[in-house]
Amino acid sequence: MKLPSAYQPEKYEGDIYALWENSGVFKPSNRGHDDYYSLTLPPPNANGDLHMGHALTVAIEDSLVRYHRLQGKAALYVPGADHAGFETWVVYEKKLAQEGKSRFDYSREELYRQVWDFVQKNKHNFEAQLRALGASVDWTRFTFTLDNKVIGTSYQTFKKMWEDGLIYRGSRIVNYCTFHGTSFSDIEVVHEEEKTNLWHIAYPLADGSGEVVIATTRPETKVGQAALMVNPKDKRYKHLVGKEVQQPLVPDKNIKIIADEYVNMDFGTGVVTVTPGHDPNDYEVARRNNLPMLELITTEGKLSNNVPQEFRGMTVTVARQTVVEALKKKGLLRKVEDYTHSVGKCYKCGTVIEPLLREQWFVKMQPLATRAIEELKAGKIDFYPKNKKDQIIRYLSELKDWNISRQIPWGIPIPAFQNTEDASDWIFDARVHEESIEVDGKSYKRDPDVFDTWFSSGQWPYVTLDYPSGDDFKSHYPLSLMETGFDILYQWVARMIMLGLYVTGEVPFKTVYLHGMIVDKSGQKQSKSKGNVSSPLEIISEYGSDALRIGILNGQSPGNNQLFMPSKATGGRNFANKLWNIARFVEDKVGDNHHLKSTPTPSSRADHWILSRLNHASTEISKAFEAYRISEAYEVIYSFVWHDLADWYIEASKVQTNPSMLAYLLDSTLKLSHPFAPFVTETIWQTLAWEGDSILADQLWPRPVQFNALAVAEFKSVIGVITEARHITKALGVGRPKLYFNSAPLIEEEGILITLLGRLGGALKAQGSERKGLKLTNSGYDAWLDIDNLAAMNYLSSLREKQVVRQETIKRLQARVSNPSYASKAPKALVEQSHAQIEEEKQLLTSLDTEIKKIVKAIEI
RNA sequence: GGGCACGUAGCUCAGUUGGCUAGAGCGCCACAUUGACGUUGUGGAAGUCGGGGGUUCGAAUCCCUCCGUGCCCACCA
Repeated sequence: MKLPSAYQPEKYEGDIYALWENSGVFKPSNRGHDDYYSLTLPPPNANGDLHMGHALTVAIEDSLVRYHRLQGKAALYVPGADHAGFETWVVYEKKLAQEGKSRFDYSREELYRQVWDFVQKNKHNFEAQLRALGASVDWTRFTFTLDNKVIGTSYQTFKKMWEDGLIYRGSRIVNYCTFHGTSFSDIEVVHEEEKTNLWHIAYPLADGSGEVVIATTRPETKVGQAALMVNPKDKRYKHLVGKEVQQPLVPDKNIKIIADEYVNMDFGTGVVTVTPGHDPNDYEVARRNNLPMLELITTEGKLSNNVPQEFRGMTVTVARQTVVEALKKKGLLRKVEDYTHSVGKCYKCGTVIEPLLREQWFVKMQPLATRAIEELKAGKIDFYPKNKKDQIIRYLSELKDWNISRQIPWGIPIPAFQNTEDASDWIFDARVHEESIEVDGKSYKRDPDVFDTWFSSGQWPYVTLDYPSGDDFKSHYPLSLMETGFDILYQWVARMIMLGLYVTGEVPFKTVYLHGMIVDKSGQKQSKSKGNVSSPLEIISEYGSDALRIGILNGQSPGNNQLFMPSKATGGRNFANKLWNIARFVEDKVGDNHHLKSTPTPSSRADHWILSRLNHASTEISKAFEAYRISEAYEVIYSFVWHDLADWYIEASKVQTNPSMLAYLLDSTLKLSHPFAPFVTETIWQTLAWEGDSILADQLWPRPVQFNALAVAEFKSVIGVITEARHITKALGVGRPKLYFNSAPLIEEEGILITLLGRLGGALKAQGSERKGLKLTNSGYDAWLDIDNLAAMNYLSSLREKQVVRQETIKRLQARVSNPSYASKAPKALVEQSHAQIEEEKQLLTSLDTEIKKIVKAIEI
């Protein structure tokens, strides 16, 4: 089969992926290895397109899974898609708005169905993109986060938690986005520094004996306070505790001054208002002191009916100005200071988060977190980079209870029903498709909320493996690896660990690998709004899928952000092309020997040498993969393919061809390269006559082969001679000098090779004893290049530079060796090595000195 | 306020428990080349390893400190 001179990825990639998928090679099967290797793709948003972050994820994960598959392990890579509750809902609600509709125009069921259809329509995009990236996932195991098995397991877990007393329903201050109309967990709130004011407001004492001044950033909430409070230790206010003050803007409603440790005496005036309905700390204070919980701000972000008539219905921003004005008018505004503090905002729309008192479902985190910390400290999970383990432990040890209720229609309905007669009576029931149910003659109404997405995706590792009785769960759990971005370490990884331990009793995965973010030239994260995104598909269509994967893996290290620009893919494209042309050369040489068995049958020195390089590459790649140093693994294969195989062995093959060796080397090289460049390697494999109908993706990693160490050493010498000859001819700018030698059988035997690769006029045995030209001073042979004295003179300076370097090296080494502390403290082997090196350097220096003298003498004549 | 990471050639990055003259790719310069590949080959130039101090026979690597960059957590009204 004749191959075109350049690899054209677009011509083959589609067919190659179809071949893999149809042949079932991505299904796990043990081939000569008892172990398994398993991981799940972090499910991308079913509704969206894949971005460079996904390409990075796939490049890392797929290279690993392909490597382990080639090891013969039962490799399982589970694909999936995320319904991405809130994320998708935001997109859909925008779409509704564009159509002039809103969520209030439809029932919850209707909305759910609409979004479902919407997602189903878009889902094919990312599936096609995942194939384009070459992800070796088993599509028959595809899991969607709204599949019945996911919902079922989520419900079981919720029920178990309910029964174990880990779930409670309570009124708590939650983070509420008034734009999106839902609450968030703490982690979904972003904090931003904002410049505002600190308003000092006077509260007149009820008995007319003076006033108390408080400082606040939120004057709009000063229209309905529960109390004022001071620190019990604060001498300034001790006499006021228990007294009452008038609320400045609320007529006839006096409030008490209480004492609570929570107050910081050094901040502001040392007096604070208590606003239990809108501040988590105040809420706790109010509970301790039996104060009323007043709702001042509604879920729409407007002042409620619990405030004086004139402020009702105002937005927070308007109310703030109005209240300040009113206070000013009343002469109660004492001072306005500039103040900068951070404000919680919705991570999606930037609306300021209102802390509101809401009834929600909470998970008690402390027992779950404690267990997770224990297992982490016991070293049950390896982290790359390893400092992320400490980070996650720190997070877990400060974790607060988790609000899992979301007030949106898109997600897994919470399987809880409330007694219509008794608001405190909640029951678990999975009949969520019913709006109300009857149990024991009592009527119950369904909770309209859905789970936080992370509640279900936190169970991903075992849900996808069909916990508890599925075969995959028995054979592939815990997962070998969880690979994802470090930005969801807390949201996702931490929750998977806690839930995995809680539900299955085991850690859900043995290793966590966290990649950084793809950033642009200025270090900015790629995002649509910044317009700095590269699309994986565009890169693939221009350079090829392998090129994208290599471009993104090269220079990748866990935990660090990385820059990507399209030009990075050129390196990968060139590598693929190099493999392609190596294959063309090999197939040309092997020619019609279709019966050829590709076994290593080394005969020449080059044959033995390349086998030693191949063994070395294979071992080093394995080591790097086992240590999750993927970029390093790529560097090893790159340098083997390019510099050992192509630059030396293939060149040497032009002098002496060994077809069975070439076939064997091509086979092995394709296997070693496959994890990085799956498409081009498989494309080539499919053209190999001697491999029949087999598929590269499920071959086995090459085994170490025998070679002759002496032959290897000799070939290294040949390389040395060739390299030195190149240096000299290059430095002198001379054409193709002849190489003469005396009693150097190696040079004699490899004369043709040396002549060709060293670009020489020939390698000839010297006649008689006369030597002329330049001696090879590096190689240690009695051999010299036939170069006339005039040209040699030009070379003198470069030789003298070498002389100086060599002298300095010797001096430095001698200084080291003669240092008594070095001799006594450094490892013996190292000291011996230094001595040996001095000897070696001295010999080479002598040879160099002689050569210089000779040239000088020749010139003088 | 607390924590983490990073700073190595013009650019992107390696550099494992301290150990030989600090590496790679890209870019740059020069040269070569008629059959695997110009997506090529050969050779070369290029680094105060962010600054300073310390430990050590020996530091890019360990410690201290300062500077710069990025991120995370918490948030006192």
